[in-house]
Amino acid sequence: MPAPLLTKEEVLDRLMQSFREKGYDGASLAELSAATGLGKSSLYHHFPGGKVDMAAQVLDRLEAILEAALFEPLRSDRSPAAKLAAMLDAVASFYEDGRLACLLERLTASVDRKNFRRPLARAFEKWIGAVEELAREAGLPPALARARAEDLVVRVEGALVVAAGSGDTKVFTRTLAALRASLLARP
Amino acid sequence: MPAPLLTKEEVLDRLMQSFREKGYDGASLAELSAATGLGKSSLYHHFPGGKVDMAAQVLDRLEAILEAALFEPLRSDRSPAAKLAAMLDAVASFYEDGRLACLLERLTASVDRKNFRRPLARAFEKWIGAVEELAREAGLPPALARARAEDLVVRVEGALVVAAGSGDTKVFTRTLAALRASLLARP
DNA sequence: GTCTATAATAGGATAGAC
DNA sequence: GTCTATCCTATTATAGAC
Repeated sequence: MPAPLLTKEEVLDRLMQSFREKGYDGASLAELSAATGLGKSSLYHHFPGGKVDMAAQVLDRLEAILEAALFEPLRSDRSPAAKLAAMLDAVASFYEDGRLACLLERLTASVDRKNFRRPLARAFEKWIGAVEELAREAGLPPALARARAEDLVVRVEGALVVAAGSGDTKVFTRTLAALRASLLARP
Repeated sequence: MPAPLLTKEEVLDRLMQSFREKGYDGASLAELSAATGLGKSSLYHHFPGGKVDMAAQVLDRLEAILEAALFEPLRSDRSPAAKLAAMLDAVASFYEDGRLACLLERLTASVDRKNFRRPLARAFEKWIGAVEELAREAGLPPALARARAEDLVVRVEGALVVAAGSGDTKVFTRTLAALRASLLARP
């Protein structure tokens, strides 16, 4: 096979999908093998550290995706309101309107969580920091910008939990709509 | 051995603690056995359906705890603001100021989640409904009362996720403080 | 790089004595 | 009701051929 069927990034995307659907603890090697089309031994070839290694590399990949889908739009020269709308559209798409769980949450809740501590903390901080920057740009006082940004991430994560637990994804949609209207509002 | 053994409720409380700390998937029978001091066979005597049965009964127990700790204070004759404060104090205590995860979230994310679908949906609805009732009592229009109640639960769940993921429980404390100040505010 | 085969262990669950 | 012992399967991980 001169050309592999899947690129490394495609493999990582499928692993991410599996972790988000089944959870880190719930995604067995058999599941991950089926999801990628790679045998277990092939997985160990790419990820010598096993499941922890897979999740760690998937987490790296997520940072790149966040960078492109969420933060990059924030660096355009459009208005803060337009940038917020673009970011929330990207969020809605990434979480499939509340149907798909958050990888950060899945790894945070896993039995191997200690292995992901620092990258997880960094990912949350990057996300909050990017929104904070946007809120400052919109003219909010620094302390308020930080509080609003933190609140946005809190509400997105919470909406995913409540949507999954209640079986009603509209909670997620309503939460994003509320954030769209309130994040940059003057005090 | 005939020393005072644990009551059924004490057993359920220890199982709940384990599920909240390790997650449903992460809590093995060995772990649950150690946490309760009961051998595996004893656990199966009390919970013939195994782990799913344990979680289901723990969920029933949680409903009773929520009833006593959260909803009962809402039925007193104090002011809405005082009742809100009492409920949020109970929430802070139950989640140990953000250090302990939510059982509902742990079960929602589990591989056996389909077994808990209805009780989970009912628990979320009970919680949201109780807060909604409080908000109505405080004079908020029905639609706003519902939205604020849903938002409270969303933010509590989200704050637990972000606190655990970022390693900073102050996110949880700040979120509760914000809810205390804003839930019943007039539009 | 991928496969088949297999090891080694942990997990959930049960039998039967007391 | 609880224990010891055991069973069966799934799971993680590795060896070695191609």
